[in-house]
Amino acid sequence: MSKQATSKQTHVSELLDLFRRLGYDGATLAKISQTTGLGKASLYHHFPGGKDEMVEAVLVALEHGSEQITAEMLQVQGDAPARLRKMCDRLSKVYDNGQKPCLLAALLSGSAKDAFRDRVEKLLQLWIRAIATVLTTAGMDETLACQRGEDGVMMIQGALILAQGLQDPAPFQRVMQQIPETLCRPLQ
Amino acid sequence: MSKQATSKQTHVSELLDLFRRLGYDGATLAKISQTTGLGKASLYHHFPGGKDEMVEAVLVALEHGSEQITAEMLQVQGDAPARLRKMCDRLSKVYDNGQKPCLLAALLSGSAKDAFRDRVEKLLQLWIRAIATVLTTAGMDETLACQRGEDGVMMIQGALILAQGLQDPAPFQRVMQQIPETLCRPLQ
DNA sequence: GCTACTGTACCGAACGTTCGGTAAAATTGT
DNA sequence: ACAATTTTACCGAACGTTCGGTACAGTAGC
Repeated sequence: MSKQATSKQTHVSELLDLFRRLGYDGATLAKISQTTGLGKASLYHHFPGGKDEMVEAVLVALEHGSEQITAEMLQVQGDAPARLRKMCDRLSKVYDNGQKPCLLAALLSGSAKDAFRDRVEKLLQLWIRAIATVLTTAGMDETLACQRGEDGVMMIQGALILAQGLQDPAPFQRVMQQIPETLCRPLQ
Repeated sequence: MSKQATSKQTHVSELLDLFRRLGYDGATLAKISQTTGLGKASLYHHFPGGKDEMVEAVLVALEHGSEQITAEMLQVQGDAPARLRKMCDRLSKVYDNGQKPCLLAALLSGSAKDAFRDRVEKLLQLWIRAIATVLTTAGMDETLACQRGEDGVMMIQGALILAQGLQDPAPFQRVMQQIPETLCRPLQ
C-alpha cells in the first residue's frame, strides 16, 4: 500500500505548513529541504518551477480542500447554523484550533508574486460566496448575506491573528463557536 | 522650524510603512536604503543594532501612538458608541481606509524575533483592554466586555486582511462603521 | 537499458553587516 | 574671536554568508 513513506501529497502538506508559518520569504529552500528531507535536486525534480511552483502546488491543494469543505457544508441536512457549525468544525482542524496561521494571510506580506494574489483573492471570494449561499438558502436577504459572508471570513482571519499574537488559542476557539449563530442573526 | 527635511521620526514612519507592507524578511536593507534615501552605512549610524533595532524603533513609536489614541478615546465626552467611533476614525486614518496592512500582523510571519512577539502581544492586549474599559465604564459586564475587546481587535485585523486580499477597501470601511454599534450590542 | 530519483558540487546574485573615510556642525581651549 | 578638536551625519565599497537555482554523476527499480 505505502511504497513510499513520503508521497508527493505529504510533501505538499509539509510545504503548506512551512509557507503559512514562515511566509514566502521566510520559507527558504534550506528550510524546505530540511523539513521535507529532500535535497535541492530532488525538490527541483518534483517542482521544476522552483519555489513559486511549490507555492502554486500548495494553493492548488488548498483550493481543492476549500471546495470540498464548502461542498460538504452545503450537503449538511439541517438549518443554516448547523451547516455553518459543520464548516467551523472542519476549519478548526485545518487551523489546529487556532495554533496554525492561515496561508492566505501569510502570502499577503513579502515578495509573494502577483499570481498568488489572484489565487488568494479567488479563494477568499469562494469562502464568502459559500457562506452567503448558506444564508440566502435559509431565506436571508442577498445583500446582507454577502456582508455576512465577508464577516465570517473576516472573523476567522482576525481570530487567527489574535491567537497567533496572543499566543493563546482561546479567542479563536470562542469565536469559532459563536460564528454559526452570529452570522445568522437578523439585522437589528 | 524645519532645519532637517528628513528627521529621525520621518525615517521611523517610512520604516513603519515598509515593514508592515513587506514584513520583516521582505523589507531588505536595499529597499530600506532606497525609501529612506539613506545609505546602508548611514542606517547603521542611526540604528547600530541593525534591522532589529529599526523594527524595535517602529514598535516603540507604535506603542506611543496606540497609547495616545486609546487615551483620546477615553477622554471623549459621550456614550460608549461615541467613544468607539472616535477610535475607529483614528484607526481608519492609521490604516489609510484599509489600504495599508497592520504591522503587528506582518511581524507574525517570517523570521521576526521572539522579542517582537512579546511587544506584539503587549500591544494587542493594550487595545483589548482599552475597548473593554470603554464598555465596562458604560455598564457592561466585565467578562463580556473583555470578549468584546477581543472581538473588536479581531474584526479590525480580519477586515484588514480581507481588504488586502480582495484588493478592495470597501469591506474594511463597512466594518469600521459597524464596530461601534456591534461591540455595544447586549447579549441576546 | 531506461526512467525516476537523489547527493554533491557549484554558480551568480542578494543578503545583512562592517570598514575606511569625507564634510560639516558643535564644542572646546585660549 | 578664532583655531583645535570632537561629534554627528553620511557615503561607497567590500566583507562573509546565504539566497534561489543549475549541472552532473551517480543509484535504484522496472
